[in-house]
Amino acid sequence: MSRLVMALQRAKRENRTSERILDIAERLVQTRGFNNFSYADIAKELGITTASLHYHFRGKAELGQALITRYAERFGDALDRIDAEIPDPRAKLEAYAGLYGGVLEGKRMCMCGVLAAEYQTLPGPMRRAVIGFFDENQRWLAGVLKQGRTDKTLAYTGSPDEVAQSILSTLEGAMLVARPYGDLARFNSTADQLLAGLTP
Amino acid sequence: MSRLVMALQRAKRENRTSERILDIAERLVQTRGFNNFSYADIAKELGITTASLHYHFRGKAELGQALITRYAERFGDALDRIDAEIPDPRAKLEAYAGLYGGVLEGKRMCMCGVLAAEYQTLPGPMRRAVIGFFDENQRWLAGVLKQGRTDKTLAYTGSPDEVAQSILSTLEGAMLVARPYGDLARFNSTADQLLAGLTP
DNA sequence: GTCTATAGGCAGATAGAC
DNA sequence: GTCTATCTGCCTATAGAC
Repeated sequence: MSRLVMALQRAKRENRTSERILDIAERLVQTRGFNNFSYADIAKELGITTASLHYHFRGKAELGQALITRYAERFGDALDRIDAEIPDPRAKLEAYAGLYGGVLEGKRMCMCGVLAAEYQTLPGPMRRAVIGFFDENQRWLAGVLKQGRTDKTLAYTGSPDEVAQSILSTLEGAMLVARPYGDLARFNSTADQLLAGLTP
Repeated sequence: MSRLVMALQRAKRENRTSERILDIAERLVQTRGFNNFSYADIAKELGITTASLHYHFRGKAELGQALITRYAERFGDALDRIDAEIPDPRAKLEAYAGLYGGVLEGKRMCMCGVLAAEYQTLPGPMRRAVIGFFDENQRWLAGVLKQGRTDKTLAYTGSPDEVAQSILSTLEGAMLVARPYGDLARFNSTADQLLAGLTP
């Protein structure tokens, strides 16, 4: 076996472990918050030691950054798929709300929503990544809203940016409040009312 | 000085310290989250030791309960004042949103909104208190919405309870998202749109 | 990549003196 | 009511062997 193949396999193996770490940490952040889980929690679930975790991520701050980066990438991919598959602006917004509803199952909520609640305790790079996630969401929503106003499939007063901020805030809040009740219907009700308010 | 007077003074002095502890802890919860501050933080700011804090509150869980109880009482008092001073349903909702906006200054957000984000890490009594706060808010909002529908000053589709849930969720989310941006205008914009959607 | 061993710090909490 | 002293446990992180 060539040196190259072995190097690739090693990279793949390492990558798989890194991804598993991120998977576990992601769930822990979304259910408990960034400051309310430890390397020990991840290590135990993964069956390795905390020392090994430091090989993959120098420290918890770096892990946190990687978490948001991957989360934002995946979310961006999901938005790209919506753009590719759904032409109608209203249906796009329904699909967008559906993304959030899906997260709420498993007692999770939006990772960046959780991080926003403990924003003041986060290291600088994580703060900027959270803001970046919100900005990207609002940019996408504003685009959909502009399209809807142009083709008259959506109606709203005020600027697309303001309404985009409002949609994001409402869905984040709906997740935040619905989760303690363990009630997905509560989230869906608020999402439905939000979309109904955009009917021409 | 009589024994009774001395006892009252002692109670008052203790009460004052307890209240100061609650004041500091309240600010810390609202800015950092319940799990992201310590007895040492409070003790340092108050100029006493952590051991003394345990005299006033047996443990952090009891402190947390007391925090929510006092917060909910004060919020209930504010709602009573709105009821007493403002007859118009729409103006009541504006005042209600104003309560939230006021909290956002000082980089705080609604205490129970923060606690909802770390809900799964809270002891049982605190969880129930958070739910109780939300329920009380929704009950009050539903009452205002019913009144508004009756006297035709507010218009909405769906049940008052559903719309009440939606209003609460939207305002909580607006605080959550606006705070990282340090932008009160962002909150006000969403609140304004929310109320505009209830115009007959 | 993963381990053992360990450092150094901070957490919540308690006993007992004053 | 507040203190000193102390405990136990958990946390992040590192050094160095395999």
